[in-house]
Amino acid sequence: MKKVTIKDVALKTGLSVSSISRVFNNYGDISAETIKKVTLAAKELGYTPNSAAKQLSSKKKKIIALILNEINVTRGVAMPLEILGGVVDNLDKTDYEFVFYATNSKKQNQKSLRQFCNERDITGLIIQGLRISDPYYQELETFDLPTVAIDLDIKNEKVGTVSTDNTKAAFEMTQLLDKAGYKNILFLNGTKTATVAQAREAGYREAVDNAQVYYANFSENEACKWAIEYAKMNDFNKIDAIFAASDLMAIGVIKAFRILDLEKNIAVAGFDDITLASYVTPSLTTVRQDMGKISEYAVKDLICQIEKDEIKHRFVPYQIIERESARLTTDKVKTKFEA
Amino acid sequence: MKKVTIKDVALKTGLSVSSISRVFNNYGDISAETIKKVTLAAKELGYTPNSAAKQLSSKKKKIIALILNEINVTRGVAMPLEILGGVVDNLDKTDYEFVFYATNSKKQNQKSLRQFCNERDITGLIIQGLRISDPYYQELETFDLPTVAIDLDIKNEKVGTVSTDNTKAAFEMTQLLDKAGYKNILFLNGTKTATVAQAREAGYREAVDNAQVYYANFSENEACKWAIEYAKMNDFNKIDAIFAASDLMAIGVIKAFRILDLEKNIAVAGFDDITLASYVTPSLTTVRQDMGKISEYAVKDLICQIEKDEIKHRFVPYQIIERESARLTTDKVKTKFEA
DNA sequence: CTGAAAGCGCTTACAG
DNA sequence: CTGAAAGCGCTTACAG
Repeated sequence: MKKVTIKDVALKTGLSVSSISRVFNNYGDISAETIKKVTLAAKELGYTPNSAAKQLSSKKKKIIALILNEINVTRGVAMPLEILGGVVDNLDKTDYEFVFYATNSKKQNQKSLRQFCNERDITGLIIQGLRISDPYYQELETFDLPTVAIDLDIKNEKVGTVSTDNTKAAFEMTQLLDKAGYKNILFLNGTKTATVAQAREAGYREAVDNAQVYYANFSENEACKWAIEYAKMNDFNKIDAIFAASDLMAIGVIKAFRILDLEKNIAVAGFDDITLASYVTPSLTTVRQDMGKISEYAVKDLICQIEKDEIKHRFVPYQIIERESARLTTDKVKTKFEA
Repeated sequence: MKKVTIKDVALKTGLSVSSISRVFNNYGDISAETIKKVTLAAKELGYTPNSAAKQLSSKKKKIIALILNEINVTRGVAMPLEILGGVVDNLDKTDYEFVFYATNSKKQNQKSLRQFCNERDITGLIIQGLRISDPYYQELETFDLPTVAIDLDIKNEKVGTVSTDNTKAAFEMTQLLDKAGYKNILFLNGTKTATVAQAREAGYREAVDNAQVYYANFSENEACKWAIEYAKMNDFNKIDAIFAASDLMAIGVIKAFRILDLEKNIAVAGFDDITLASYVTPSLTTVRQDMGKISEYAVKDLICQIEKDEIKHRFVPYQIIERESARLTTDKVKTKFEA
């Protein structure tokens, strides 16, 4: 099958290339008859405008890139997929083209954000999964293309942000645990270089007097090991609850507690509400992030930024979900809390 | 920041545009000195070749598209993400460009595969998630661009395929259940329109004398409902084991069994080994698909098809994993469902 | 080893 | 309402 171009349609209809282009771009100033003729001919020939040519010749490009960092690190965490699906769905409703780009620290060192955008004629971008230590994170601080960063706290007025209010959510969860009677709450954080980790820790610290914070790299395995090590050096009986900065780490802690036979004594809460959270035993009390809304606003805010130059910093509602691993009310009556 | 083009590099170096192009494409026939000059100037200017222009002007294009169908239907199933990550990683090692495209039945009706490939100058494509009822499935039967289909059985000599040997795996699992003493095995399938469902059912049927097959649309919920309904009309005591065509359905059945208080009586096996499989209680006996290898071969075979015109139909090794939900040997003393 | 020029498939002022 | 022509940023024969 040979490639069919705008010329073929022009030839077939006896019109000029310009006219064909005009009907395909809905330029208004065309007779109904030519529209019909062109549409028909294009259909018969199976013509589709070539996007590379379009990009190259057009002044006003409309291409939005979604950049996801470290997409395949953790089995069981489908968050990148939810964002991908959400962004695609929301972009489908607009006339922007979609470009996906998966990166990692190695690729970041080889090609800068600016280079990528230049190479692909990117109009604006949505970016997620960056850690503070990533080259792209630094680059974003002086970046000047419309950008919305998910779960990131960029000190650049030109970069919009969308995320859960991690600090508030963590604060609230800590308070609820406290109110439920868990007085001595330990916080198991991920890494110091993740924006969300810092925000969650801040919320926890606000809510307690004597903060106890440890790190387990957002890893189930490391969380499990941490708990076992901790048990050797300290008395877990002094701890009433462990609030982990991610569900995966919460699951790791529960696994350790099963080994240590501490399961019934200490409450555990997580963060994210990944799919696993509701399937494990005990099911996880956690903070649910609304990835659907996050993707939706990422797209909306980015387009708003591109078209109206308005930059937004948005928090998307979260939900605190009480399950078996930690009680959130004194009176054992299960209630859902919304924010 | 203004866009820097090949012209700027030419100007800065005093060379012609052609020469710049040559060093960027490693054309050999260039003096070491110009290479150095160009490389330096490009770096200083922050030049990156524009890929749209490159595509448009170049004869030999190298763009591989990954098309994923219905990416965001089932929460908890990260398979599309694993494929995406795998394909990206493997493509990164080559000099092919990567294009991602998420589709669904609605979009398939709006834009044909051929149109998409024409629009984007696609050299070859990897496609996954299609059901037999999908427009693209039909289109693939007469498609003539290099293509590798994952988990699909296309009756087109020009389309390569990569998948688990679903029939053999299902056959083997059924046999292992039988050998372990589960004589009366029921098969709970997904949909009749999924290639993998047909293959798995075939394997099951080969292994049993009196096939009993039901469908639950690959849905956890429907599987749960099915089991409850089945219990009303039939005697579950006659069934020794249920082999579900997906882990999610297996989990649904187990949920129903918990409600029906049948948990200890009937073994359950799944297929896929999704993350949940090892976390639920009882953990799931299942067939593990090697998505890493599947993605790897999809890329390899596609490139082989593009460059050497060799079409492959490949089965990737699977692994049968025994966990708590079903015993797979008679001798091993292991009670069902022990923690 | 290097340059001038045509061309890839479109869009978009500019005329008419 | 329509066409001729320049141009987007590259690549690639063709000369030299």
